[in-house]
Amino acid sequence: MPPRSTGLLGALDSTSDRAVFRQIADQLREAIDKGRFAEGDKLPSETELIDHYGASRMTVRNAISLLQGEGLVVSEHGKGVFVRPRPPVRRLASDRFARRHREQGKSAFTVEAEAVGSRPEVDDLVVREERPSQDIATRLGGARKVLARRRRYLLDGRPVEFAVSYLPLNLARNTPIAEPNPGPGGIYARLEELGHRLDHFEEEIRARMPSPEEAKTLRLASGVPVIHLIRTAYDTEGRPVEVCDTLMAADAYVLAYQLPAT
Amino acid sequence: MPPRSTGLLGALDSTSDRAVFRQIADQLREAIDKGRFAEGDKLPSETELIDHYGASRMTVRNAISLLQGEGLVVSEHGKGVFVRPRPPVRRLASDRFARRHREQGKSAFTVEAEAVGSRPEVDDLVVREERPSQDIATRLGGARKVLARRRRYLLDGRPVEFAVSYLPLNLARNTPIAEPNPGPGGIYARLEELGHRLDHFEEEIRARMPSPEEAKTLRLASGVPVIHLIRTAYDTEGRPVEVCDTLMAADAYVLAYQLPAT
DNA sequence: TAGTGGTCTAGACCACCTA
DNA sequence: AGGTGGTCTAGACCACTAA
Repeated sequence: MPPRSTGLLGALDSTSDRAVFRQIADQLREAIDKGRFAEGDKLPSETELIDHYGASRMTVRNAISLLQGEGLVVSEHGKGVFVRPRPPVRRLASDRFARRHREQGKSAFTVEAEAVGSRPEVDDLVVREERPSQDIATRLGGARKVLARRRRYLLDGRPVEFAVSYLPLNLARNTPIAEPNPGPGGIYARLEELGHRLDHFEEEIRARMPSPEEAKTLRLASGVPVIHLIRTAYDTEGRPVEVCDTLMAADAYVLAYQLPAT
Repeated sequence: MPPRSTGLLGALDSTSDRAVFRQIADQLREAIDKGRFAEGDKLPSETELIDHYGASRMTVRNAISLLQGEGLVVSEHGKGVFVRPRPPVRRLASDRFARRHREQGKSAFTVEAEAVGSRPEVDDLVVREERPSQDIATRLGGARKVLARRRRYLLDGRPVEFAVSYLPLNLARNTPIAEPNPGPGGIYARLEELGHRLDHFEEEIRARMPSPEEAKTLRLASGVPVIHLIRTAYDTEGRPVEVCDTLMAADAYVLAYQLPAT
């Protein structure tokens, strides 16, 4: 008879005081780490694991749930549990806001995606006037009303980033910035045309687990954190002219920065 | 009779097709978000939730496990389930490697911790020669052997960061860099004294869930991701002189960077 | 239709903490 | 000793997917 997929797994150590579901998770994790199950492979079904280990269904499910929390596997109802495929990663370079990149026609996201052969999309574009949260208001130097631009970025149909840009209303109202499509080079190009020459950006980075709502927006598998990035753009007079609040699927990004030694 | 802690919770919607354990989790989450349970507060016990909702124990535990995965609560055996306290956050500023900060006596970590009234500790200091991984070797320009400095940083007894520095062996051997305590200003100060004037650093940032081993080293609650930071230091001749591979408890850090607009 | 994971019940025994 | 969460069993019915 052909080897079943549980042939790749060992036996439990009944003398160990490590919980059975942890031992099962350990064995599956090791098999994944060593490549005996590759990315996208199906793990043995719950029934097979129950037979192999002689454990109850809840114990087996507990083990799998542990691996889900670690981001190692994803389950698909009616199909099985699979080793989580690693999506292509988008690298944000430290010079990504250099002026020369704005002087092309397309947006940075589009250019970059096409360079690596991915299909870029932007949806959920909502532009409207709002009263900012306390935090955003402070970052914008005390703005009372702001223009908020919300959008979601997708690569090959997969959402990877959700971003909201806030600009002081007195600066953005009745300009191309308030249009759904602000034109070539994006809002930073428009800001400069309006006389707000950009000097530098400050970024703050945090990582955490998503709320259920955020997980839904980014279609995140369980066990995938988000990177929360808040960027403030300053003009040459030191005034903040934009705050961008961004939530990124952590498994889709690497952020790169350069730091001076002086 | 006095209000029990479940008095803060509503009833289930039996007409909803949302799973019972999700509804229970939703109610607890909302109560936490709205501050009806504050940081560090104890949630109703499993028994109380079972009585309140008329659900079975597994259903209630399933709900709590959902909240654990979101990083909202932590359970303590024999005590209860608590709203996860937010630890003080360590902010890494964009000028943290400026030369002027090295010219003091103490390490950056120590100075910074004492400034915010925390007690800094460094343990697990292991310094030894190693053969680098392919990735580290590449980053160091093809080094065959390296000096590896491992250490764990703690604030008020809580581990927050685990870091390994790699330096080309031919550069670090028989220097203070190979000592457990490299002296005031740390290894960057020593590198400069040895004639390797530092020019800039490059950092790469990722976020993900920790492996069980990493979670143990950093004593992470479930639902807390890690920030994985890889820094390469370059001297004025453009040569990489150090790679530092760092794992940080994501709930203990905010990283700040400055980006040029030009 | 058969196999998969998703939800739920009703119990049991254990380990840990506080008192 | 009593309350808390941790582990485990043995079932049940359901929803989704594929052949």
